[in-house]
Amino acid sequence: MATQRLVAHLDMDAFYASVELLRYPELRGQPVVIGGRSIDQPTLDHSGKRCFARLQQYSGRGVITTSTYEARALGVFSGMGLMKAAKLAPQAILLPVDFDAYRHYSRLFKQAVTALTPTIEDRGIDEIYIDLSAYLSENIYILAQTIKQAVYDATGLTCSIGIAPNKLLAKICSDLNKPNGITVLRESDIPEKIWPLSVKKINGIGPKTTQKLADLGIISIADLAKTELSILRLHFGGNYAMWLHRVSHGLDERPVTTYSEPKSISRETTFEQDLHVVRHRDQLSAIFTRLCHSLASDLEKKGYVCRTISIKLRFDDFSTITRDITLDASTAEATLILQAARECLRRISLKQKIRLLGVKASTLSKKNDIDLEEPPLQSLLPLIASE
DNA sequence: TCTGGGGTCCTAGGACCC
DNA sequence: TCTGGGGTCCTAGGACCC
Repeated sequence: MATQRLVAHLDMDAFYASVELLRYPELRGQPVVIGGRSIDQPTLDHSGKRCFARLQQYSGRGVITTSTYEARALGVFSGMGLMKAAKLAPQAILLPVDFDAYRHYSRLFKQAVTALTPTIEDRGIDEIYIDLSAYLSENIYILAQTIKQAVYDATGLTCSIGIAPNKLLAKICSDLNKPNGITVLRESDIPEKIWPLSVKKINGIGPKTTQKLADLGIISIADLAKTELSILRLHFGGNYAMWLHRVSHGLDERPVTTYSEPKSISRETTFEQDLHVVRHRDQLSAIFTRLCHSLASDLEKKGYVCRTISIKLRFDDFSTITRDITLDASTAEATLILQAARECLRRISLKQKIRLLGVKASTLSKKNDIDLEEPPLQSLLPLIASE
């Protein structure tokens, strides 16, 4: 019998947009959309009043990163192209993304939570899991209130918290009472609270699987829970079928993990216009070189070296291909990364216009660990001599 | 006028070794 | 000379998440 656990999922409410509202309080209550590149910062008019760009003025290939709840009410959501969003909400305010500001507030809220409950798992800039198993005997609502208050005191921002026996359920719960809500779920609540929900509420069931399940007549989590494992096995891989079966019953053993090493570091860019391999050769070459240098400097800053270099190309029809090469020795040198990336590029036949170019480093190790593993030859000499 | 940029994990085939 | 199965690494692609 596994020991009982208690896990919280804390999700900041419309995080990027809320940080912008701290800066521009006059926008509170208005539809605001964050996203795009090369969006102008607000300007001041002659009376000192701030002037904001409107969505209808935008042209380009950006997508919405976050929107305020007022903007969502107009039908514009994260991931939507800004041009499409402009049709739905032309008067919505458009602000550029400011990752430095969001990272700053991210650190603040995580520090505030860690000070109260130290076992947290970082799930990106605006979410964390918290292991609350040590607080099983306490009043969970009051604990959740205390955490929310600490986050607010540190940042001026609200969040939503879901608390459940595992990460899967906690994640679903944090979404049930948004914004600024608390949802506590016990195992016995699963049939009533979880089963009526759509399968796509499960973290790990995306658009493809949702459609595939719908084709089988499986819409709700209850439908999924009622489906025989043998039926799922006919349509999905064995591991995925088993996972679907387990999550539909609210089962999830994953621990709250306080630290994990990065697996890859990458840089990519989508061009303003699709580029032609021959006609825009110089431009493409300059971008390729710049990406490799950025990647090398990211590796350097974070103290990693890599052994595998990958490139990614997306063509004008949105088809995407990757090529990678694994080197004999790890590196973080821009020239070696560029050389490897060029070797990958040679394996691609370039017939279509290119939309996106990316470079990725994987098979990472800490720079210091490599130094220990591969001592310079001189330090090996005494060992060899002594044998 | 569709569709960003940064990640993780899984699958699957072939090479290669034992 | 032929025939295995298992394990690991490399490469490519895809689903999914924030």
